[in-house]
Amino acid sequence: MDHAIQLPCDGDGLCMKCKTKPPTEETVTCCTCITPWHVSCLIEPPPTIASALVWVCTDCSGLPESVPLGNATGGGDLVSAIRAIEADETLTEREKARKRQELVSGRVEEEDEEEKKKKRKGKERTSEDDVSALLDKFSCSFCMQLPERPVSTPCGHNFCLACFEKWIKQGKRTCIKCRNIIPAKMASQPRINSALVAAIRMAKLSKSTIAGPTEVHQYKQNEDRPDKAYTTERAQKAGKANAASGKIFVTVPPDHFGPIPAENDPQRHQGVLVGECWEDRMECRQWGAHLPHVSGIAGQSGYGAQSVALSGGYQDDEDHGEWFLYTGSGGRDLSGNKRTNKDQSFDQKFEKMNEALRVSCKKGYPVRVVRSHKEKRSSYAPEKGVRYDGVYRIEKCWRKPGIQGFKVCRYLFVRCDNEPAPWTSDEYGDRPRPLPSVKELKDKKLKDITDTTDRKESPSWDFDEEDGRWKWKKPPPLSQKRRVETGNPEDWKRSRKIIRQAQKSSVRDKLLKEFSCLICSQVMSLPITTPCAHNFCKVCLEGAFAGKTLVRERSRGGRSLRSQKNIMLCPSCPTDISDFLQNLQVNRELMDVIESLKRETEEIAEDPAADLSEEEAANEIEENSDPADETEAERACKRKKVDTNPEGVKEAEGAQKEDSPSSTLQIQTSDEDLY
DNA sequence: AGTATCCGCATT
DNA sequence: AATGCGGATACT
Repeated sequence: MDHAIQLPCDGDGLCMKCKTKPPTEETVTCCTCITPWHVSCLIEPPPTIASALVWVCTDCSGLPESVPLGNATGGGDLVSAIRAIEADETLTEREKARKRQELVSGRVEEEDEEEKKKKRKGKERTSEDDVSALLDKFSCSFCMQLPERPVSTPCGHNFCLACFEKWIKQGKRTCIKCRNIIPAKMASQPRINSALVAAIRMAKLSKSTIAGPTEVHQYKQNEDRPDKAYTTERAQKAGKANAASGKIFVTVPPDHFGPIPAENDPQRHQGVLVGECWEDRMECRQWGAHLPHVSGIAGQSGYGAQSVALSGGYQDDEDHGEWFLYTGSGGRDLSGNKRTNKDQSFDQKFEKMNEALRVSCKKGYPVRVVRSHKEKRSSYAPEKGVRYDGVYRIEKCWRKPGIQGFKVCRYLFVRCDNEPAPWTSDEYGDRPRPLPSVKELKDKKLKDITDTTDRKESPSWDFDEEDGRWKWKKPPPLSQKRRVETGNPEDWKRSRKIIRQAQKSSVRDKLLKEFSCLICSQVMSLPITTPCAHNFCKVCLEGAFAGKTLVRERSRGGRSLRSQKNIMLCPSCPTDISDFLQNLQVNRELMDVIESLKRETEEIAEDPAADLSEEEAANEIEENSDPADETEAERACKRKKVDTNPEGVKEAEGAQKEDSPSSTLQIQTSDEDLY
């Protein structure tokens, strides 16, 4: 069984079978696909040097049996088989494309499996399937990951820019997927397909949605509250100063650590983004970045602190943007009816909120940071309102006498967010940085520093070198807040379902928006990606050049001159695409995505649970409750394993686990700002 | 423009 | 019951 598997050399020239790099004299190149193969790893190496020159690899000669073939000489039959498909009038464009793909990739079983899957499931298809199918379809043939900075060949296949460039650099001029010639222009100047960039970004987003059950927290009586902070009758005197909180828009529990992800933002499906601004603390609270509307620290002693606000309330604070020194709370006399008091009259201790911060320090939890315009001494504070600046870790904390003479708790915060800070023009977020030198820890007055706490254990939130991003290295602390039951569990289920639908339809809307034809502005049908990376419907593009021929006959004075090539410019840019127009290839991967998204949108539109007719919705939930979904996800998972080439299982599984392609090198080294 | 005062709300 | 890096207002 195993001996039958034949593998060529990979992009680096390494034989994928023996994993060594064979010398040139030990390689033989397929005369059809120009792929190099390691001679000693071939079951049937070419017997003579002469035969090596016309040798055809197993991929090109060993075509699937279902394909009608003449004699077994390979390349020529491939062409005739493709012609046979093109000539078959019973097939639609889409089926033809699929057949062609099957033919050249030799993945007939896989496609059959997909067909069966469709038949088996029929109307049971769920959006999750579509989204994971999307991820499968999009993977770059070189690195098996979602393409980073995707480029599309005129034959309609999509790859990472870096992978594609590597391939070209090796002198390859054929598409790895279909062996079509890559035009010189595409080879020398590949263009990013921006529609795909958006699609992939959204696909990643959806993937994180399906990756695991999202913790959805419903606030008590939240739905009864208005969208804005409001004043109760009793509190109307001081307006917003005494306002009650409006609706909480995010579904993270109040003791959620770290960034607020898109899954918990049913309204916008984008989560809380770094740099987001709010009018005041009440509005900031509604988006979950920092819940307490007066207190500067959100946390629980013995559990940890989730967020802090920098708003100039303590003169000992010291802000350097990427790091800052924060002062604990307390030490002030708030007796009487005071809420704040600038004057310190006793020492702060590591208790209550100060202790919560110390727990986050010891555990290395990510702490969300908001800066308020009230902080006047910092250059990093916003001019107006309150701004979310991302997550920081507390690397160290201690106590020392504050400016007012009494002891204060001190915390060293260092930024560790995957998004760049609002004040930088950096394209990327933080990298681990050495601890800043803190003056008060270096001074000779070190005796003033007491109760120093460093982190002993490895931090829960840390930088993953492989992934090139910060993530939970240990599971985040389990929420201690009980989910609030809304009385009727069906209500809760239903609202959860509605939230999930809203999330999905927002993904779809955005995707469809990205996929509109540049000519008709409608969602593309039979999408074509030009070599200059613009996307059109096949019909629109053909229509734009209707009646124009590639060459123009010229005649003067009765004698005919040499015919001249007609220049045909891309409808969106001044690139001559006349050669490309002669053989338009639909970007099938793109088409499949559009098709599945359209289908989902229609399903949602027909879904009786989408409109709130109560009984229908309740019934719908009965039929399609969570356990069913999970089973389906498991099935999808199993299918994936079956589909994968046994040799590639290990790699593919590794790739599936990560939520982003580990192609940091491409990201880091490119100068172009494409995202 | 800065600040003292006051009090409602959310959370511990 | 106690605490708290809000916010409008009236005043310097």
